[in-house]
Amino acid sequence: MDSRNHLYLVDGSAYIFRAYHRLPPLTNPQGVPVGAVYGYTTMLWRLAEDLHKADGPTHLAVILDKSSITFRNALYDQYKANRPPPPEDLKPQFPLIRDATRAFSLACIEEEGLEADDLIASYARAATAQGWDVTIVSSDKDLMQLVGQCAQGGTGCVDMLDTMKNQRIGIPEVVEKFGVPPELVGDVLALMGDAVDNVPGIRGIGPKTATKLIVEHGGLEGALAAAPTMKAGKLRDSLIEQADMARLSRQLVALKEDCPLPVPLEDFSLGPIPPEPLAAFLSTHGFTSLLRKLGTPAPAAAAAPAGDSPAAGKAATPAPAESTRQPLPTWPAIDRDAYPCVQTLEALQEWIDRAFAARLVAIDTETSALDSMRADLVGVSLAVGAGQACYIPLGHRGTDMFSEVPRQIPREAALAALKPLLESAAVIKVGQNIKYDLTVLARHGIAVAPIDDTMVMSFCLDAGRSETGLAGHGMDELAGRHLQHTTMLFKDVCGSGKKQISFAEVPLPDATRYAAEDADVTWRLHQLFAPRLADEGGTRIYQRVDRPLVPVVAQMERHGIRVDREQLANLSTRFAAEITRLEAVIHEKAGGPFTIGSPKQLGDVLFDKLGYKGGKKGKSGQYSTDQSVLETLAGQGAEVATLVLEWRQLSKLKSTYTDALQAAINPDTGRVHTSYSLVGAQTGRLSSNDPNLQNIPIRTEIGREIREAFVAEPGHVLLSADYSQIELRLAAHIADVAPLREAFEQGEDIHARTARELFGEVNRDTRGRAKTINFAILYGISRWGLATRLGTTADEAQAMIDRYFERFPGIQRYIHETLESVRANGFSETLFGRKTWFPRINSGTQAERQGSERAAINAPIQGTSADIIKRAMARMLPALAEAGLPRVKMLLQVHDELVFELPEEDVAAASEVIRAVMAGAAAPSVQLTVPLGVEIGTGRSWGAAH
DNA sequence: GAGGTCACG
DNA sequence: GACGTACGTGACCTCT
Repeated sequence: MDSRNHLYLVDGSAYIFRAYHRLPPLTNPQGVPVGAVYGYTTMLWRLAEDLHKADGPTHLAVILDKSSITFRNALYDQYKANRPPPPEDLKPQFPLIRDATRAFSLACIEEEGLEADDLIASYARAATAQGWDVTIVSSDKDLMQLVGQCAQGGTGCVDMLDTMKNQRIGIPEVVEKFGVPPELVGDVLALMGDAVDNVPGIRGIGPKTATKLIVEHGGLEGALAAAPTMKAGKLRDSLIEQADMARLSRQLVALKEDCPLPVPLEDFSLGPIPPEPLAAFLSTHGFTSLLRKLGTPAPAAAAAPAGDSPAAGKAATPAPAESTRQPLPTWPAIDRDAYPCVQTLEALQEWIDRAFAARLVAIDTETSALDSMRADLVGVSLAVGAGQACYIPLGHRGTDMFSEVPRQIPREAALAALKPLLESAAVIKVGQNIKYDLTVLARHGIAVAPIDDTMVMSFCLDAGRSETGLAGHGMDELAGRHLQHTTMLFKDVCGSGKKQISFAEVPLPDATRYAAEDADVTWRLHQLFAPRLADEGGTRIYQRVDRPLVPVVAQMERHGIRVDREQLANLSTRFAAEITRLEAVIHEKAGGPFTIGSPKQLGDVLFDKLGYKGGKKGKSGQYSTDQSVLETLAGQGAEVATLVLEWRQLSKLKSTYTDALQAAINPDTGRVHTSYSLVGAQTGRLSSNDPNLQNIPIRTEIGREIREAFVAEPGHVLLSADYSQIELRLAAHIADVAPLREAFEQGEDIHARTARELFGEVNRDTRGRAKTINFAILYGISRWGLATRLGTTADEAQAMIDRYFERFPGIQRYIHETLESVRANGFSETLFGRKTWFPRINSGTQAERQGSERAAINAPIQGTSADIIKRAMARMLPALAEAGLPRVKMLLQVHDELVFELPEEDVAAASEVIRAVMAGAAAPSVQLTVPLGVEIGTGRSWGAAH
């Protein structure tokens, strides 16, 4: 049995800098960046795996830098003075390195006033003196001085291990790098200096010359002494003039080998690594692959319905969200009356300190209105644990005109105190729809980061799962579903309708109960959702796509877009006159006045009073009068139908656009600020509201004029960049349809290509029909639906579908496999792992079931497209900044289009960046087999940019 | 609040 | 033979 001890000394600080730059910016389920920590953890794992091997470690310690000020600064005040501060998203990872080390039950050594290098040198010397072998896990060139070194009287040997290159560094490798043996490395370093550590060396001498001099003269002192005899020149002069700098440098690079050892060597002895603390750590940070390796039974990837083949006719409802995990943690029940109202700066500071200590705080802002761009801040609530919540009133008025303003911390003072917490990279701020709070606080100069959002987390876990509402991710609903708690409703404190009061008028005790409860609930929901995301495969989409998008979308909303009020007002006037004229004519033709806007009255007039044929009554017993019905009537010569269609178009444009948009202009900014919902569409798309800027007219000439009113600031232009045919491209990729893929690669007209495949010839008619069929495929096809659209019979439509499947066989396979998978698992998935649930996919009601099937076929395609543009949006601002284009503002997203506002002179450069980011947005996560085409246009108005 | 209609991708 | 007439949204209007 080999009894020789082998000590591994891990240079932890140096490692994480390297890991940070080499690994992608991962974040853990709490949103803390952990890319470097992950790299560090896998390295420790690999070292631990060598434990049982003959030449593996018997002892191991991780050595960290503690402070930046060391004895070397006393020698040379410029030492390491040039070093830039670590990146913001690396800072919060430093303390986690200790957590990781402790999780492996390994020793972690750091000492004030010493660099890790000195501790490593001292431990190495002490170990070799006792005959131990030492491996230094690092690739730091300063440490190469120690290689091979045996302490006097000792017999142990030192080598190094570069875990990233998986390379052992012994004496030969050092000689190869420096041209000298390890004991002369210090001399070479002293001559050449080190830009990173700001070791001066001798100006003009680099590694080559330094090595040459040291080899020729046997060492630094030899080289300096020989300088006067060298041939005259710059090198000779430098050596003579800067000899003192070289000697100083020699001292700086020398490693201190006699530091007192804070922990005796024997304490580094390795035993089996206890799995529990390690498992807890891996789970906290979502390192699921390592967790699996640990042998912990991995939780089910997703909650599948019990049994594979549900009884026919009986709805197989996938297990509800709350039953997929362990029972609720043992939290105290929510007690509204226990929350403190914070009214002094001292009390506030205590809460801020607690939040810093907890490193995660739930936050909620209370305001005077729903529009985050107009609302005034009324108060802030915080939660640092279950039941550990408070409310900080900031803008409350008296409850009526006779009462006093309640005691509050002055708003600016409170915000100044909160700002460091809200902006600290080391503390996660959790909110329920935190985009709202981000905007409100940004208007007070606070840039809240990093963040987590329980609403978005819920969406990534349970989109489509709610049987009831469409949204299903509101706080009140989540509290009921996951915490079995009925929250206090807004209308409970503010009332509703005419009697509704502003939150600023709510008495403090009520406001505290309501607001602090929201923060408490948010904190608890976060605790439930974070591990679920890791367990159920939601981490990827949440961390990589949706969470990074939150601040980006918040900023787009804050930018808003300029609209020309006068232009809209002119359109409104024009439309009004035309509507009035049409109204008179329609009433005349109808033989009397009626409300044209009432479908009921219109139906009665058309089909009963005027006696037109073809009226169909729906289940409400009312005639349908929609566009297609009116068009049919118009085709049969009913002039009144044509007039009503015109009237409808103008009414729509006026009320929904030209009137409403004028009212939507924010008086402070003079711009229109939409609000995007991050959980609005089950497929993962954004939706836009108040006002909806995703449905501004474009398809008709008259509607298009409204787009002209969206304009750029003087000296600027609007730039519109849209993905061309992205959903068809994705269908071609996902279903692996070779002819379609090929057509996209060749840049062909895709509908024309489809026409050629289906009909053998391409003309206006066949291309149009092919286009209809292509869309039908994306939407989940039915022969009746297609027949209606094509104006043909169901049989002919079916023949066309058969032909399509025959020419593009991948499509049929995609549909089949998608449906099988959704029936079995309850959800569909995008290429980036976004799930959409279909609780009615196995419904006994045919209409319900077929509806779910069509949606399920469409969801992976529409959803993947949404993922891609979201990734492009998250990358866009950094990419523009890096390209020196900080003035380019991203304003709007319309599903496959992004709208920017930028100075005219930036157009050419910005176009290239925008195109590159959008076209490359799937990579590297997904390698598409079709190119993503991006079309760009610019102009003074949105209309002109198309 | 529901239903009908229509604006967009 | 009935089912119901393509996927995903949000806003406005009328009527109950």
